[in-house]
Amino acid sequence: MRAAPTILHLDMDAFFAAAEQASKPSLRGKPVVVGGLGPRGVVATASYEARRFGVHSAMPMAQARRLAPNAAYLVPRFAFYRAISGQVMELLGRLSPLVEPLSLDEAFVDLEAGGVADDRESARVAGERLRRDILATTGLTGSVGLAGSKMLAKIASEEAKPDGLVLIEPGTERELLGPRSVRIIPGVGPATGEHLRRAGITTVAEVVEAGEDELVRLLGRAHGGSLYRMALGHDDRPVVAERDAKSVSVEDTFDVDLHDRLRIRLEVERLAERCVARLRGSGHSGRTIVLKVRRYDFSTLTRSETLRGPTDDPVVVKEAAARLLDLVDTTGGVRLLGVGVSGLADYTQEDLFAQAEAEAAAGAGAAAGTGPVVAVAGAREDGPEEAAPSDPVPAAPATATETAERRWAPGHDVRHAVYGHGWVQGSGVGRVTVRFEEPGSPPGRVRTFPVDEPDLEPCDPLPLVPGGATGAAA
DNA sequence: TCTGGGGTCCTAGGACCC
DNA sequence: TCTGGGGTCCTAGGACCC
Repeated sequence: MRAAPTILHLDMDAFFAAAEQASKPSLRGKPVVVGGLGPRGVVATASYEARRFGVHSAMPMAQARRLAPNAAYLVPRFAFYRAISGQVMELLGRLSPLVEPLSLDEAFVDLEAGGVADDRESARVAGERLRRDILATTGLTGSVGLAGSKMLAKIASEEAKPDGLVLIEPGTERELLGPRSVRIIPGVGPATGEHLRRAGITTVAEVVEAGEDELVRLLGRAHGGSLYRMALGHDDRPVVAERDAKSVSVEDTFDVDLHDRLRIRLEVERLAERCVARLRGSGHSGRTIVLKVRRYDFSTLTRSETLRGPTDDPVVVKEAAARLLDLVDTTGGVRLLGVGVSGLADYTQEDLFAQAEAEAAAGAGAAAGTGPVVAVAGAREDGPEEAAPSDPVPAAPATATETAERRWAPGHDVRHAVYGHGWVQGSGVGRVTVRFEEPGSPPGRVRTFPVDEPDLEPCDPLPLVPGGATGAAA
């Protein structure tokens, strides 16, 4: 807990939804919901207009549609959000070398370490200037919290939402937190909150009254101790710029439960391949393979196996995942499968890639690694990971029309030779509907085309601000 | 038409070792 | 020949966060 409020927490407002509204003039001021559009989708972000209908993050999409039937429903475009996030993080980097991103839309910044603030006034000036710069650069608003610790800065930015700045003066935290619900303390979720409530503790002040021994008794050594310290406003965690990844995983929820054991095995293999592609992409190998299975009744189990040494060989990971699957009873059906790798070691992949290429070219077919233990298995499946479909492919083969329709994902940008830039509002029964507008234009008109319209093609998002560089995508 | 996907951290028991 | 005790690794599960 430092004496000046020089820890900054930035949280972009309704980030995914706001980015879509900035990109699509006709959606501004309207309820927008971004999330999975399949039968089992959930809400990733709801615009503030949609929140007024009661829609919020993690809500099943079906429920959101009942609450806000007239909202615009869009799939997330992560490449687009990543590009905007990069611009924001770049602005944060100008304030300090100590920037700790928590997600695409959130980060801590140590202003003191950056030399841009050492007291209340200079911190406020830096925070307000940051908000202006973010708006000018990205066209989006973010909320800023300033305090003497990470926890309080995060609570402050939450208070500041939307489009605001809140500074918590060091020394005032006890009176500020005391009357509030324990749930405002990061790390206290539904389960802990309920646990504490049953023990008669609902406010932060009551946490303090209960005392450390009682909290440790209720919640365990680590959790109880840290909650007690947080409630007192004690939080000395530093802002840490680079944190090493500890695991890599991929998972898919299927539109309908899987029953066929062969199909389940096939999906596990595909997940293993995708997982390894990501693992290699991040320059890692790993020792522990984890299989995750969510059954028809939502019960979830994991099975893991630790190898003698790290691997990034898709064959090795696939075989381990298959062995783990053999340990799991899947009768009744499976709604989700996942494959992960933990126990990461960073080794440089160039050598391995080069070696694998050479072996493939020579037809040797054995993909031995340079790691401590990498099994020498059968030929590596060739070809890089195909651009992983976001939804599991249905069992039935797609018709030509379905394939054409898949090109036109709702919300994605397109360009028409005659009508210019627009975005897909919907597609089906052989047609695609496009609204022609772009970030700087007034709300645009809608036109409908056959899905095989020759003058229409997918394209990258345009910058949200004139002269901006948001366009990078895919 | 109930409940995504990608992570982190903690706990607890058993194995194993000294 | 009366059950020590601590440390580390592995596995499984759970809470939490965005």
